[in-house]
Amino acid sequence: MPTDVPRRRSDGEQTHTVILDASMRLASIEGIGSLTIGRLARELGISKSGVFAHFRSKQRLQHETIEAAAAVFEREVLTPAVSAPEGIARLEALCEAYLSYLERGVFPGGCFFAHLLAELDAVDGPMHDAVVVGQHRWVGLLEQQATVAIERGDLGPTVDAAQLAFELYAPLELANYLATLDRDPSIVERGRRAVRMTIARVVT
Amino acid sequence: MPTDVPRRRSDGEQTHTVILDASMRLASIEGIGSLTIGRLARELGISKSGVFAHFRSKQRLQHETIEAAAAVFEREVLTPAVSAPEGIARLEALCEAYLSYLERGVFPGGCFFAHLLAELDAVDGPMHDAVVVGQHRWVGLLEQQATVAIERGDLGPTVDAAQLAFELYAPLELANYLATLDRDPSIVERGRRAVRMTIARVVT
DNA sequence: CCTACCGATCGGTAGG
DNA sequence: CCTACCGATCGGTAGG
Repeated sequence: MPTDVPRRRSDGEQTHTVILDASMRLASIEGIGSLTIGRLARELGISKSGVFAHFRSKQRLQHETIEAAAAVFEREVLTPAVSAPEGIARLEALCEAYLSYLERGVFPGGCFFAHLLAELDAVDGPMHDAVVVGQHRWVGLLEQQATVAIERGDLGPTVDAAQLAFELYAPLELANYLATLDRDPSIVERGRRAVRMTIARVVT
Repeated sequence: MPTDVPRRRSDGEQTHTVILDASMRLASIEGIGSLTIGRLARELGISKSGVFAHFRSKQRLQHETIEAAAAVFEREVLTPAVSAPEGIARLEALCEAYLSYLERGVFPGGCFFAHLLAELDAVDGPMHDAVVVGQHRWVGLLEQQATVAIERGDLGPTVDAAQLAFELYAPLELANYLATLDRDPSIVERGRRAVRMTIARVVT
Protein backbone atom coordinates (compact mmCIF):
# COMPACT_ATOMS: atom_id res chain seq x y z
CA MET A 1 0.00 0.00 0.00
CA PRO A 2 2.33 2.75 -1.22
CA THR A 3 1.49 6.25 -0.13
CA ASP A 4 0.26 8.63 -2.77
CA VAL A 5 1.11 11.76 -0.82
CA PRO A 6 3.42 14.04 -2.77
CA ARG A 7 7.04 13.15 -2.06
CA ARG A 8 8.69 16.12 -3.74
CA ARG A 9 8.28 18.65 -0.93
CA SER A 10 9.05 16.09 1.70
CA ASP A 11 12.25 14.92 0.01
CA GLY A 12 13.36 18.49 -0.47
CA GLU A 13 12.95 19.21 3.22
CA GLN A 14 14.76 16.04 4.12
CA THR A 15 17.67 16.93 1.84
CA HIS A 16 17.76 20.38 3.38
CA THR A 17 18.08 18.80 6.82
CA VAL A 18 20.72 16.35 5.65
CA ILE A 19 22.78 19.20 4.21
CA LEU A 20 22.54 21.22 7.42
CA ASP A 21 23.53 18.18 9.41
CA ALA A 22 26.67 17.65 7.37
CA SER A 23 27.33 21.38 7.47
CA MET A 24 27.16 21.52 11.29
CA ARG A 25 29.48 18.55 11.63
CA LEU A 26 31.99 19.99 9.18
CA ALA A 27 31.86 23.46 10.74
CA SER A 28 32.39 22.08 14.25
CA ILE A 29 35.62 20.47 13.02
CA GLU A 30 37.02 22.96 10.54
CA GLY A 31 35.12 26.14 11.25
CA ILE A 32 32.28 27.98 9.59
CA GLY A 33 34.76 29.64 7.24
CA SER A 34 35.81 26.29 5.82
CA LEU A 35 32.31 25.47 4.67
CA THR A 36 32.11 25.37 0.90
CA ILE A 37 29.12 24.44 -1.17
CA GLY A 38 31.24 22.28 -3.44
CA ARG A 39 32.65 20.28 -0.60
CA LEU A 40 29.27 19.60 0.98
CA ALA A 41 28.02 18.52 -2.44
CA ARG A 42 30.93 16.13 -2.92
CA GLU A 43 30.48 14.62 0.54
CA LEU A 44 26.75 14.15 0.06
CA GLY A 45 27.00 12.90 -3.50
CA ILE A 46 24.83 15.60 -5.03
CA SER A 47 25.67 18.37 -7.43
CA LYS A 48 27.05 21.71 -6.35
CA SER A 49 24.07 23.62 -7.64
CA GLY A 50 21.82 21.04 -6.03
CA VAL A 51 23.19 22.15 -2.68
CA PHE A 52 23.23 25.77 -3.73
CA ALA A 53 19.53 25.69 -4.65
CA HIS A 54 18.66 25.02 -1.01
CA PHE A 55 20.27 28.21 0.29
CA ARG A 56 20.82 30.54 -2.69
CA SER A 57 23.88 32.10 -1.06
CA LYS A 58 26.81 30.98 1.02
CA GLN A 59 25.84 33.52 3.64
CA ARG A 60 22.46 31.86 4.10
CA LEU A 61 24.05 28.44 4.30
CA GLN A 62 26.29 29.71 7.10
CA HIS A 63 23.40 31.44 8.82
CA GLU A 64 21.14 28.38 8.71
CA THR A 65 24.01 26.19 9.89
CA ILE A 66 24.48 28.38 12.95
CA GLU A 67 20.76 28.38 13.64
CA ALA A 68 20.62 24.60 13.36
CA ALA A 69 23.54 24.31 15.77
CA ALA A 70 21.79 26.67 18.19
CA ALA A 71 18.79 24.34 18.16
CA VAL A 72 21.07 21.40 18.98
CA PHE A 73 22.67 23.37 21.83
CA GLU A 74 19.25 24.30 23.15
CA ARG A 75 18.11 20.69 23.06
CA GLU A 76 21.31 19.12 24.41
CA VAL A 77 22.40 21.67 27.02
CA LEU A 78 19.80 24.29 27.91
CA THR A 79 16.66 22.19 28.05
CA PRO A 80 18.12 19.53 30.38
CA ALA A 81 19.53 22.25 32.66
CA VAL A 82 16.37 24.27 33.12
CA SER A 83 14.63 21.28 34.67
CA ALA A 84 16.71 22.10 37.77
CA PRO A 85 15.27 24.67 40.17
CA GLU A 86 16.57 28.22 39.77
CA GLY A 87 19.61 29.33 41.72
CA ILE A 88 22.62 27.28 42.72
CA ALA A 89 21.06 24.04 41.47
CA ARG A 90 20.44 25.37 37.98
CA LEU A 91 23.86 27.00 37.90
CA GLU A 92 25.43 23.63 38.58
CA ALA A 93 23.04 21.96 36.16
CA LEU A 94 24.06 24.33 33.35
CA CYS A 95 27.72 23.49 33.88
CA GLU A 96 27.04 19.78 34.13
CA ALA A 97 24.80 19.81 31.05
CA TYR A 98 27.59 21.48 29.06
CA LEU A 99 30.23 19.02 30.28
CA SER A 100 27.95 16.10 29.51
CA TYR A 101 27.31 17.51 26.03
CA LEU A 102 31.10 17.51 25.51
CA GLU A 103 31.45 13.94 26.76
CA ARG A 104 28.61 12.71 24.59
CA GLY A 105 30.40 14.11 21.53
CA VAL A 106 27.29 15.84 20.25
CA PHE A 107 29.40 17.58 17.61
CA PRO A 108 32.36 15.67 16.18
CA GLY A 109 34.69 18.68 16.52
CA GLY A 110 33.73 19.61 20.07
CA CYS A 111 31.45 22.48 20.98
CA PHE A 112 30.24 24.22 17.82
CA PHE A 113 29.97 27.57 19.57
CA ALA A 114 33.36 27.40 21.27
CA HIS A 115 34.83 26.96 17.81
CA LEU A 116 32.73 29.82 16.46
CA LEU A 117 33.80 32.10 19.30
CA ALA A 118 37.49 31.61 18.57
CA GLU A 119 37.00 31.82 14.83
CA LEU A 120 35.03 35.05 14.80
CA ASP A 121 36.10 36.90 17.93
CA ALA A 122 38.56 39.13 16.10
CA VAL A 123 36.82 39.70 12.79
CA ASP A 124 34.26 42.39 12.04
CA GLY A 125 30.82 42.01 10.57
CA PRO A 126 27.37 40.59 11.22
CA MET A 127 28.70 37.11 12.04
CA HIS A 128 30.85 38.57 14.81
CA ASP A 129 27.89 40.52 16.16
CA ALA A 130 25.78 37.37 16.22
CA VAL A 131 28.47 35.58 18.21
CA VAL A 132 28.54 38.48 20.68
CA VAL A 133 24.79 38.13 21.21
CA GLY A 134 25.02 34.37 21.68
CA GLN A 135 27.93 34.61 24.11
CA HIS A 136 26.26 37.31 26.17
CA ARG A 137 23.14 35.19 26.33
CA TRP A 138 25.12 32.21 27.64
CA VAL A 139 27.12 34.22 30.17
CA GLY A 140 23.90 36.02 31.13
CA LEU A 141 22.23 32.70 31.90
CA LEU A 142 25.03 31.74 34.28
CA GLU A 143 25.14 35.19 35.85
CA GLN A 144 21.38 35.25 36.33
CA GLN A 145 21.37 31.98 38.22
CA ALA A 146 24.29 33.16 40.32
CA THR A 147 22.34 36.30 41.16
CA VAL A 148 19.32 34.27 42.25
CA ALA A 149 21.58 32.09 44.38
CA ILE A 150 23.07 35.15 46.07
CA GLU A 151 19.64 36.67 46.71
CA ARG A 152 18.51 33.42 48.28
CA GLY A 153 21.55 33.25 50.51
CA ASP A 154 22.84 30.05 48.88
CA LEU A 155 25.93 32.01 47.94
CA GLY A 156 27.67 34.55 50.15
CA PRO A 157 26.49 38.17 49.76
CA THR A 158 29.98 39.29 48.78
CA VAL A 159 30.05 37.00 45.74
CA ASP A 160 30.25 38.83 42.39
CA ALA A 161 27.75 37.12 40.08
CA ALA A 162 29.46 38.22 36.85
CA GLN A 163 32.85 37.15 38.12
CA LEU A 164 31.46 33.78 39.21
CA ALA A 165 29.87 33.27 35.80
CA PHE A 166 33.28 33.90 34.23
CA GLU A 167 35.02 31.50 36.61
CA LEU A 168 32.54 28.73 35.86
CA TYR A 169 32.53 29.33 32.13
CA ALA A 170 36.35 29.24 31.88
CA PRO A 171 36.88 25.56 32.78
CA LEU A 172 33.96 24.53 30.55
CA GLU A 173 35.60 26.22 27.60
CA LEU A 174 39.09 24.88 28.27
CA ALA A 175 37.73 21.38 28.83
CA ASN A 176 36.21 21.55 25.37
CA TYR A 177 39.42 22.60 23.61
CA LEU A 178 41.78 20.26 25.44
CA ALA A 179 39.50 17.21 25.26
CA THR A 180 39.10 17.80 21.54
CA LEU A 181 42.80 18.47 20.98
CA ASP A 182 43.92 15.33 22.83
CA ARG A 183 40.99 13.25 21.57
CA ASP A 184 40.49 12.42 25.21
CA PRO A 185 36.99 12.99 26.64
CA SER A 186 38.28 12.13 30.11
CA ILE A 187 39.84 15.62 30.22
CA VAL A 188 36.27 16.87 30.67
CA GLU A 189 36.56 15.53 34.20
CA ARG A 190 39.12 18.27 34.93
CA GLY A 191 36.47 20.79 34.03
CA ARG A 192 34.01 19.04 36.31
CA ARG A 193 36.43 19.15 39.24
CA ALA A 194 37.20 22.81 38.56
CA VAL A 195 33.49 23.69 38.59
CA ARG A 196 33.01 21.79 41.86
CA MET A 197 35.97 23.59 43.46
CA THR A 198 34.75 27.00 42.40
CA ILE A 199 31.21 26.35 43.59
CA ALA A 200 32.51 24.98 46.90
CA ARG A 201 34.48 28.18 47.41
CA VAL A 202 31.44 30.47 47.12
CA VAL A 203 28.65 28.53 48.84
CA THR A 204 27.74 29.75 52.28
CA MET B 1 78.75 58.25 0.94
CA PRO B 2 76.38 55.51 -0.24
CA THR B 3 77.17 52.05 0.99
CA ASP B 4 78.49 49.60 -1.52
CA VAL B 5 77.61 46.51 0.49
CA PRO B 6 75.27 44.22 -1.42
CA ARG B 7 71.68 45.17 -0.67
CA ARG B 8 70.01 42.22 -2.32
CA ARG B 9 70.44 39.70 0.50
CA SER B 10 69.62 42.24 3.16
CA ASP B 11 66.48 43.46 1.39
CA GLY B 12 65.38 39.90 0.81
CA GLU B 13 65.66 39.10 4.49
CA GLN B 14 63.84 42.25 5.43
CA THR B 15 60.99 41.45 3.03
CA HIS B 16 60.84 37.94 4.45
CA THR B 17 60.41 39.40 7.93
CA VAL B 18 57.81 41.91 6.74
CA ILE B 19 55.80 39.10 5.13
CA LEU B 20 55.92 36.98 8.28
CA ASP B 21 54.86 39.95 10.35
CA ALA B 22 51.80 40.54 8.21
CA SER B 23 51.15 36.81 8.16
CA MET B 24 51.17 36.55 11.97
CA ARG B 25 48.84 39.51 12.32
CA LEU B 26 46.42 38.15 9.74
CA ALA B 27 46.49 34.63 11.20
CA SER B 28 45.82 35.91 14.72
CA ILE B 29 42.64 37.54 13.42
CA GLU B 30 41.35 35.14 10.81
CA GLY B 31 43.22 31.93 11.49
CA ILE B 32 46.13 30.14 9.90
CA GLY B 33 43.75 28.58 7.39
CA SER B 34 42.75 31.96 6.04
CA LEU B 35 46.28 32.81 5.03
CA THR B 36 46.62 33.01 1.28
CA ILE B 37 49.70 34.02 -0.63
CA GLY B 38 47.66 36.24 -2.92
CA ARG B 39 46.15 38.16 -0.08
CA LEU B 40 49.45 38.79 1.65
CA ALA B 41 50.84 39.97 -1.67
CA ARG B 42 47.97 42.39 -2.20
CA GLU B 43 48.27 43.79 1.33
CA LEU B 44 52.01 44.26 1.00
CA GLY B 45 51.88 45.63 -2.52
CA ILE B 46 54.11 42.98 -4.06
CA SER B 47 53.36 40.27 -6.58
CA LYS B 48 51.94 36.91 -5.64
CA SER B 49 54.97 35.04 -6.88
CA GLY B 50 57.14 37.57 -5.11
CA VAL B 51 55.67 36.35 -1.83
CA PHE B 52 55.67 32.76 -3.00
CA ALA B 53 59.40 32.88 -3.78
CA HIS B 54 60.13 33.43 -0.09
CA PHE B 55 58.50 30.21 1.07
CA ARG B 56 58.07 27.97 -2.00
CA SER B 57 54.95 26.36 -0.56
CA LYS B 58 51.93 27.41 1.46
CA GLN B 59 52.81 24.78 4.03
CA ARG B 60 56.17 26.44 4.67
CA LEU B 61 54.56 29.86 4.91
CA GLN B 62 52.22 28.49 7.59
CA HIS B 63 55.04 26.72 9.37
CA GLU B 64 57.29 29.78 9.42
CA THR B 65 54.38 31.93 10.56
CA ILE B 66 53.78 29.65 13.54
CA GLU B 67 57.49 29.64 14.37
CA ALA B 68 57.63 33.42 14.21
CA ALA B 69 54.60 33.64 16.51
CA ALA B 70 56.27 31.21 18.92
CA ALA B 71 59.27 33.53 19.08
CA VAL B 72 56.95 36.44 19.90
CA PHE B 73 55.24 34.39 22.62
CA GLU B 74 58.62 33.41 24.05
CA ARG B 75 59.76 37.03 24.12
CA GLU B 76 56.50 38.56 25.38
CA VAL B 77 55.33 35.91 27.87
CA LEU B 78 57.88 33.26 28.77
CA THR B 79 61.02 35.37 29.10
CA PRO B 80 59.46 37.95 31.45
CA ALA B 81 57.97 35.17 33.59
CA VAL B 82 61.13 33.12 34.10
CA SER B 83 62.80 36.06 35.82
CA ALA B 84 60.59 35.15 38.79
CA PRO B 85 61.96 32.50 41.16
CA GLU B 86 60.68 28.97 40.64
CA GLY B 87 57.57 27.79 42.42
CA ILE B 88 54.53 29.82 43.36
CA ALA B 89 56.14 33.10 42.27
CA ARG B 90 56.87 31.88 38.76
CA LEU B 91 53.46 30.26 38.51
CA GLU B 92 51.85 33.61 39.23
CA ALA B 93 54.34 35.35 36.95
CA LEU B 94 53.43 33.07 34.04
CA CYS B 95 49.74 33.88 34.46
CA GLU B 96 50.40 37.59 34.85
CA ALA B 97 52.76 37.66 31.86
CA TYR B 98 50.06 36.06 29.72
CA LEU B 99 47.36 38.47 30.91
CA SER B 100 49.68 41.41 30.31
CA TYR B 101 50.44 40.11 26.82
CA LEU B 102 46.70 40.13 26.16
CA GLU B 103 46.27 43.65 27.50
CA ARG B 104 49.19 44.95 25.48
CA GLY B 105 47.51 43.64 22.31
CA VAL B 106 50.68 41.96 21.10
CA PHE B 107 48.68 40.29 18.33
CA PRO B 108 45.78 42.25 16.85
CA GLY B 109 43.44 39.24 17.00
CA GLY B 110 44.26 38.19 20.56
CA CYS B 111 46.52 35.29 21.47
CA PHE B 112 47.84 33.66 18.31
CA PHE B 113 48.04 30.24 19.95
CA ALA B 114 44.60 30.36 21.52
CA HIS B 115 43.24 30.90 18.03
CA LEU B 116 45.41 28.10 16.68
CA LEU B 117 44.22 25.74 19.41
CA ALA B 118 40.56 26.24 18.55
CA GLU B 119 41.21 26.15 14.82
CA LEU B 120 43.19 22.92 14.77
CA ASP B 121 41.99 20.97 17.80
CA ALA B 122 39.61 18.81 15.81
CA VAL B 123 41.47 18.34 12.54
CA ASP B 124 44.06 15.67 11.81
CA GLY B 125 47.55 16.08 10.49
CA PRO B 126 50.97 17.49 11.30
CA MET B 127 49.61 20.95 12.19
CA HIS B 128 47.35 19.39 14.84
CA ASP B 129 50.26 17.41 16.23
CA ALA B 130 52.38 20.57 16.46
CA VAL B 131 49.59 22.28 18.41
CA VAL B 132 49.44 19.31 20.78
CA VAL B 133 53.17 19.64 21.45
CA GLY B 134 52.92 23.38 22.03
CA GLN B 135 49.91 23.06 24.35
CA HIS B 136 51.51 20.31 26.38
CA ARG B 137 54.64 22.43 26.71
CA TRP B 138 52.60 25.36 28.06
CA VAL B 139 50.51 23.27 30.44
CA GLY B 140 53.68 21.46 31.47
CA LEU B 141 55.32 24.75 32.41
CA LEU B 142 52.42 25.62 34.71
CA GLU B 143 52.27 22.13 36.16
CA GLN B 144 56.01 22.05 36.79
CA GLN B 145 55.95 25.28 38.77
CA ALA B 146 52.94 24.01 40.72
CA THR B 147 54.87 20.85 41.52
CA VAL B 148 57.85 22.85 42.79
CA ALA B 149 55.51 24.97 44.90
CA ILE B 150 53.96 21.84 46.44
CA GLU B 151 57.38 20.31 47.17
CA ARG B 152 58.46 23.50 48.89
CA GLY B 153 55.33 23.60 50.98
CA ASP B 154 54.10 26.85 49.41
CA LEU B 155 51.03 24.93 48.31
CA GLY B 156 49.21 22.32 50.35
CA PRO B 157 50.43 18.71 49.90
CA THR B 158 46.95 17.61 48.76
CA VAL B 159 47.00 20.00 45.78
CA ASP B 160 46.92 18.27 42.38
CA ALA B 161 49.50 20.07 40.22
CA ALA B 162 47.91 19.07 36.90
CA GLN B 163 44.46 20.12 38.08
CA LEU B 164 45.81 23.44 39.33
CA ALA B 165 47.54 24.05 35.99
CA PHE B 166 44.18 23.46 34.28
CA GLU B 167 42.36 25.79 36.66
CA LEU B 168 44.85 28.60 36.09
CA TYR B 169 45.00 28.11 32.35
CA ALA B 170 41.21 28.19 31.96
CA PRO B 171 40.64 31.85 32.95
CA LEU B 172 43.63 32.96 30.85
CA GLU B 173 42.10 31.34 27.80
CA LEU B 174 38.59 32.67 28.37
CA ALA B 175 39.94 36.16 29.10
CA ASN B 176 41.57 36.09 25.69
CA TYR B 177 38.44 35.10 23.80
CA LEU B 178 36.02 37.37 25.61
CA ALA B 179 38.30 40.43 25.60
CA THR B 180 38.83 39.95 21.88
CA LEU B 181 35.17 39.30 21.17
CA ASP B 182 33.97 42.38 23.05
CA ARG B 183 36.96 44.50 21.97
CA ASP B 184 37.31 45.24 25.66
CA PRO B 185 40.74 44.61 27.20
CA SER B 186 39.34 45.36 30.65
CA ILE B 187 37.78 41.87 30.59
CA VAL B 188 41.32 40.62 31.13
CA GLU B 189 40.90 41.85 34.70
CA ARG B 190 38.31 39.09 35.25
CA GLY B 191 41.00 36.59 34.37
CA ARG B 192 43.38 38.25 36.78
CA ARG B 193 40.85 38.06 39.62
CA ALA B 194 40.10 34.41 38.80
CA VAL B 195 43.81 33.54 38.94
CA ARG B 196 44.16 35.34 42.27
CA MET B 197 41.15 33.51 43.72
CA THR B 198 42.41 30.12 42.59
CA ILE B 199 45.91 30.73 43.93
CA ALA B 200 44.49 31.99 47.23
CA ARG B 201 42.51 28.77 47.56
CA VAL B 202 45.56 26.50 47.32
CA VAL B 203 48.30 28.39 49.18
CA THR B 204 49.09 27.06 52.63
C1' DC C 1 17.41 18.32 -8.14
C1' DC C 2 20.51 18.42 -12.98
C1' DT C 3 24.24 20.19 -16.78
C1' DA C 4 26.73 23.80 -18.38
C1' DC C 5 28.53 27.73 -17.75
C1' DC C 6 30.78 32.62 -15.71
C1' DG C 7 34.70 35.54 -13.55
C1' DA C 8 37.66 35.45 -9.57
C1' DT C 9 40.97 33.39 -6.82
C1' DC C 10 43.59 29.52 -5.21
C1' DG C 11 48.56 27.14 -4.97
C1' DG C 12 52.11 26.50 -7.85
C1' DT C 13 55.47 26.64 -12.21
C1' DA C 14 58.43 28.65 -16.02
C1' DG C 15 61.54 31.77 -17.14
C1' DG C 16 63.68 35.77 -16.35
C1' DC D 1 61.65 40.32 -6.97
C1' DC D 2 58.73 40.39 -11.92
C1' DT D 3 55.14 38.75 -15.90
C1' DA D 4 52.71 35.19 -17.72
C1' DC D 5 50.92 31.23 -17.27
C1' DC D 6 48.61 26.27 -15.49
C1' DG D 7 44.61 23.30 -13.56
C1' DA D 8 41.48 23.28 -9.69
C1' DT D 9 38.05 25.23 -7.00
C1' DC D 10 35.38 29.05 -5.37
C1' DG D 11 30.39 31.43 -5.23
C1' DG D 12 26.98 32.16 -8.24
C1' DT D 13 23.79 32.18 -12.72
C1' DA D 14 20.98 30.31 -16.69
C1' DG D 15 17.91 27.21 -18.04
C1' DG D 16 15.73 23.20 -17.46
